[in-house]
Amino acid sequence: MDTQAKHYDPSKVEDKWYAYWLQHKFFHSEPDNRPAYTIVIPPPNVTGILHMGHVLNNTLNDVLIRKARMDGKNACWVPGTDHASIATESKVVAKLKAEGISKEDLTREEFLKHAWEWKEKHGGIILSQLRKLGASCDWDRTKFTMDPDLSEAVINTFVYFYKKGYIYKGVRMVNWDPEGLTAVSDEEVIHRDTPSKFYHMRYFISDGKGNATDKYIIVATTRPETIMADAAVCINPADERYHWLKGKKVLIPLINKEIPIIEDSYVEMDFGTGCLKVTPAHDVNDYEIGLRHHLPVIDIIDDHGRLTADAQILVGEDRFVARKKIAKMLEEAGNLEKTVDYTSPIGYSERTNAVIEPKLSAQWFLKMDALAKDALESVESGKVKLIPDKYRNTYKHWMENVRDWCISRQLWWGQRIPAWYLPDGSFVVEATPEAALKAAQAINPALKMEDLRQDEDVLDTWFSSWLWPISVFDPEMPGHPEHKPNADLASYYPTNDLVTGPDIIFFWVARMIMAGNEFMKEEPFHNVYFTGIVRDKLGRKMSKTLGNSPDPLDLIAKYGADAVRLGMLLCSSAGNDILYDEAQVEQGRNFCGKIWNSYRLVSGFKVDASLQPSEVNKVAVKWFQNKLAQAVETVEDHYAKFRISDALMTIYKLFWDDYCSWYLELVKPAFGAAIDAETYERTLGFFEDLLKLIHPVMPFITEELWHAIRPRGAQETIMTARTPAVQPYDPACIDAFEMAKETVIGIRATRNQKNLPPKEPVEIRIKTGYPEEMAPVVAKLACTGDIRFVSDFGEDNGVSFLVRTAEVFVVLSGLVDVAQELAKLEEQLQYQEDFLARVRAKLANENFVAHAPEKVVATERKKEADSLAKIESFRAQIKSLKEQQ
RNA sequence: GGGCGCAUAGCUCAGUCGGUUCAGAGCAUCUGCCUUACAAGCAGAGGGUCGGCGGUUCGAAUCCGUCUGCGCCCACCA
Repeated sequence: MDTQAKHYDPSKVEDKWYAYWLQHKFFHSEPDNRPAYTIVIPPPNVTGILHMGHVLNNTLNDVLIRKARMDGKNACWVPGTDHASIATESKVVAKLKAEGISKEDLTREEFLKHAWEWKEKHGGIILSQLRKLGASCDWDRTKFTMDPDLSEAVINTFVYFYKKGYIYKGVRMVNWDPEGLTAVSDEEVIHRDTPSKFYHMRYFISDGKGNATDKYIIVATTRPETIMADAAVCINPADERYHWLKGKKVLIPLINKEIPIIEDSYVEMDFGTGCLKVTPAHDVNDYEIGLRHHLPVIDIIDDHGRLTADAQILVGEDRFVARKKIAKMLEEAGNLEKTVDYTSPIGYSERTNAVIEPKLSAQWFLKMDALAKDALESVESGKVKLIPDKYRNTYKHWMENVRDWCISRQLWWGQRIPAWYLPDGSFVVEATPEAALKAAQAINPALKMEDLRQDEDVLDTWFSSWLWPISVFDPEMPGHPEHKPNADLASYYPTNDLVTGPDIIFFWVARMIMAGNEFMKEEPFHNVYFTGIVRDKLGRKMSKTLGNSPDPLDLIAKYGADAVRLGMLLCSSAGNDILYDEAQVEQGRNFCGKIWNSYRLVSGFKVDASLQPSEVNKVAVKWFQNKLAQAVETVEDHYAKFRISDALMTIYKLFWDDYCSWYLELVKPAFGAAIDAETYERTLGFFEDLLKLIHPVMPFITEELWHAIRPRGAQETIMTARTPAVQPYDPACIDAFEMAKETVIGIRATRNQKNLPPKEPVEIRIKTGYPEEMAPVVAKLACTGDIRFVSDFGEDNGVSFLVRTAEVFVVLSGLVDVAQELAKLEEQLQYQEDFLARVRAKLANENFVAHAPEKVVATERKKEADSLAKIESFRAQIKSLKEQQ
């Protein structure tokens, strides 16, 4: 863009450089002899669109991958999308419904055709959005969890675990989603405290012939619509209140069905009425009790959550409608004692938000014990580091209490379970129909293909995602009998870092570790960096209904991707929620403006090759070189500890404060004057180093200016320029400059207080203990006249201040308000005397001197000495001022 | 119900081994400046009983206990 423009315009820069990077395949990686640095993207839903959470996650990923690339690593960031079975399928169902097509009217093949069309149309939008953000993914490696080869990996994995004896089919209580019409795993159920009612119902005692006596017991439930499925009423055998009930039978209200009284210690005597209605078909615990007492299972709720004919009454009604109606019926029948408001935890489907119905059904499960044990060890041993490590506890707890994974889903969008049923009801598990037929014929040679019926269910999406760090490199998967070595896998596995949200620590992170251990005998990554949830500035979750979630693409259009990236990172520390505020993106934009303008200044310098560097330039260059080295060291340390926002802030301040406010102001030639060639060259070099430090965070503006500041070849990019190396530096030099800064600030503050124009030269006298080589710095930046190092300030009017222990005196031609100066000095003296008293008290404490490390004691003695010097200085000043009065 | 974590300036957060003049940063605020890179800027300034209480220690923002207020995860008391 036009280098004279006062304001940086990202829209003229960002697309241009992204196209350049793509054109030259700078993001592409092939195995070579450099050490690899690998990240696999947490695959977003294929039909998803970019939200602020993606922006945070992918910015962090991109910072890490760009940093690694500039560190000389063979950086490979594999992008891709997830088929998200239930979410995508429900979107497709909704879309078809809007077109008047019902899923039930379609065959599996017809439905999948619609689904794939939808995927082709909407899939991958999010990946193109990531390009706008600057994500340096290796797009040539883009994968989709339902790509044919990745699906094959999933099927092979199923067969592998089945043959290993880890996968079994069983009838179990599962979490049924009546809207998604599928079972979901325990992890996909969200429990929320939900207000409901506790219905206290009268169950009359039967006379033994199915007639009600006038005696009754009270049973409390939150689900009166399930009473028709009751198989018993249960009491605690130790509950003396109900001993008279033993051996009796009661009648279910409304339908007058006789059910037995049973005893089980599961029942809590002090909860509810102490009488529990046992409904084996519709409650997990009741099912267990039913098993123990051989109770019949009466299923009265269908897949859609409606009452079935077995309910006898309210047939076809939705469970919640039925609940209201039955309450009324109970009341009218005289069976309702009372209703009490009650809040209880209710399970909801993560995807559809439907209330989960515990339902007995045949599902496929993966045994987790052995896998979880190894995966726990991976984290406990530190082979996988969780950042922040507070998640270790959460992880451990889950791994130690894990239950078998329900991996079947009653959906069509996904990998179909490779189990084939024989006419006799038995089944074989094989990767292909051909293999299945062969296996079936081994049982019964007469069988033909058309005799086999494949299982209707598909696999849980996470059953494909957990292979992601392996399958993106080698879909054939180690563990497969004919597996051949694969160069990509050998080179890129294990990946290095994983950046993801803590909400999928069990869904995804833990299971990837399991798959890695199982198939690779090695964990899939070394570090897992957990981001927080992006919230609005009021701390609310971002949601469509609240309308508090900005569209990242709008933000990028308004402020530029660099600004958005910096804005996100500014407020992100690992594991903490992000309170997003557009002001942070503005700060990012402002930083772009600062960088841009500093470039305009530097590029506009007139250079005179005949000039020798001035003293001030020499000091400035020497100082900034040290300062830069120190900052590089700090930044590297922050990155190594995944303190990304700290690294960023270090760089931000290095550029804005140290380079712009101090360094450039020092070497900036006077109006119309030129800069010497040597200093100019160093200034450009520093600028380049700074651009390189900033690049991982703000890739676009840094590429633009890196090209602008020096001539570059047609193939060159800052992307592969080397990060400034860690160099030794001289802390004494930095410290001396700090004193100069304090002096300059002191003089400027004095001007402010005394209403002196900023550029009117003032004379400065400084007493001993000062780095005299800094005089030119002070002179230039504080616009002083003569600076003299003296032992006595003499008789001039003026005011003084302390820099450490060195007294700096500003000569003022006008009148000084002696009383005001005295008051100021008295106050400082008082503070210093108090301070000294505290230090001395400490030093007088024998315990302190005896116990504290020598270094700490020495520091206290230094404090004492410094304080004494200051006190002496204040006293002398006060004395001198009093003499003037 | 069980477990984990958090509480520091108006806001968002650092504070690494208990010890450096340690009480910090960024943003916001206030004051003065349209100074020839940048007003999306420059220069300067103010602002905190480190949630409360108790303990350990020569020494506590930091360790322990407890209380209060938040947050997260797990969970089958109907």
